[in-house]
Amino acid sequence: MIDIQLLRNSIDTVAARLGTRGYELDVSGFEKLEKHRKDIQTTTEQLQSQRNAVSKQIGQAKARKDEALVGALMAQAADFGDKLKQMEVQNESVQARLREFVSLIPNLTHGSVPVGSRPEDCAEQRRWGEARKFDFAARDHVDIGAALGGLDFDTAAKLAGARFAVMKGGVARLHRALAQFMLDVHTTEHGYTEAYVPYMVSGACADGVSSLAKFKGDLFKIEDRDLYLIPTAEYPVTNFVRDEIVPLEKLPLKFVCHSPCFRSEAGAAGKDTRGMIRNHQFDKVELVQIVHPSQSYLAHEELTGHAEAILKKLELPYRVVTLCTGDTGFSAAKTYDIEVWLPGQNAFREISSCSNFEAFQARRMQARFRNDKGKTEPVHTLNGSGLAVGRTLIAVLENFQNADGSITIPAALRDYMGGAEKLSRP
RNA sequence: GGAGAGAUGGCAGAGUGGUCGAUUGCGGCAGACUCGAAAUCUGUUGUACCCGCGAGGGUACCGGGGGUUCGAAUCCCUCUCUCUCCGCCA
Repeated sequence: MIDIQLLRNSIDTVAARLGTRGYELDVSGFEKLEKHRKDIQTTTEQLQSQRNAVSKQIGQAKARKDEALVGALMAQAADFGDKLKQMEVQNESVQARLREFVSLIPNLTHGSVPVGSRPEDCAEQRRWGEARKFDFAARDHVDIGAALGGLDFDTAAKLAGARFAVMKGGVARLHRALAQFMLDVHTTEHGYTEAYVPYMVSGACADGVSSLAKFKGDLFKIEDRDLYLIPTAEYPVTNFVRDEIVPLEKLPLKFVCHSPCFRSEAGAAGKDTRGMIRNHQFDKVELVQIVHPSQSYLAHEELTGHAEAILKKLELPYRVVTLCTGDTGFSAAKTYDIEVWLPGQNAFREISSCSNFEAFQARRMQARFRNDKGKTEPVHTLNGSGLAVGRTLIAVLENFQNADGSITIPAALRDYMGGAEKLSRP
């Protein structure tokens, strides 16, 4: 949620900044709603105040056994009961409308975010590694996986339909090895605390990190329950601090969490249908940081570096891109996408997305800390994939493929693969 | 799945219709005493929102939601969660 005070005090600036990400703020709509709210809220609270005063007097009169006064006061009180009820209902309704209005507004992007909405408006920050030159025709992960007998989309389709994968044998183990490896690096080298979490969260939690109203179509919902399958561990982990006042000395909080992620991929029909680039279910190792506002942009660079460290250790070429204003997600103030080189697609593909949400999620979640003046203030939240396990598996298969159909196991993973240097068809 | 008990401020724990945002203790903060500290004493100490340039004023919140009432932490309905016992079970 953006700061409603900002909306009240400098709505034109806010509207202009939102405009850069392609969101048209209904300025006059807000101003009308806000005026309405102000009128109704103040009169409602005045009435409540009067009601409370009279009730108090009745109590006092009763204590003195002054029945005549009690009677007179009761008559007086009965008078505005209906009116008050009516005002309270109106107040509730206008407050709800205002809340909804504000909760549908995306975050303001940071000043360093390039303005634009086309892919070429995004700013490449850096590249690492050299795309390998193949002396044979590089295959994509679907063909490699099939040749290894370890990736089976037909069986997955039989079980659950399109956009699922079944992994077997060495490929399944490699997938597990990747997740273990990532967790170990982040906990032992980057200072994250490992977390295990529910794979379903309440609607309130979902709305704490994003807008449930806007994005519920992207989620799988449990029938007849206020529960959603998590599309990323960000949902449960960031909500660790919902409704909390975190002591200053506990900041920053750094969690790493390996979880499956479930996405309906509504609106992605026909996109990335081959293989496991875009599935309904995939594993991800997620990094989450809860930090002091003054530290969040430092933390953003750091966290992105933590995700990059995994790619470096795996010797996978990648580039880092700052998303432009139009591509930055609803809740984010700034996002770096890390794109890994996929020889099978001859392209860079997103393998991690690292965002600073500033206080946007914290306001929605009521996650605060106490500042040095003793006042509560929203924390800043960040997260990033470190990394998407399924896509990392794809990257390893494609970048480390050999002419004979086998895979060379990256040195960093060999301990997790029983010391094996190669993966070949059994 | 069956039976029962409970949910109050950072924590413990009172309060069962009226001056209760809430007794008290612990903890926290400030001060006194002290060379300093401990002990002791005094004061203070919830969150969110609104109005106001400010001083200040107001509203809501006792697990969530609804109801009764002039007035609800207290009564009624409902949901959720926690605990205990029995059964079953990865």
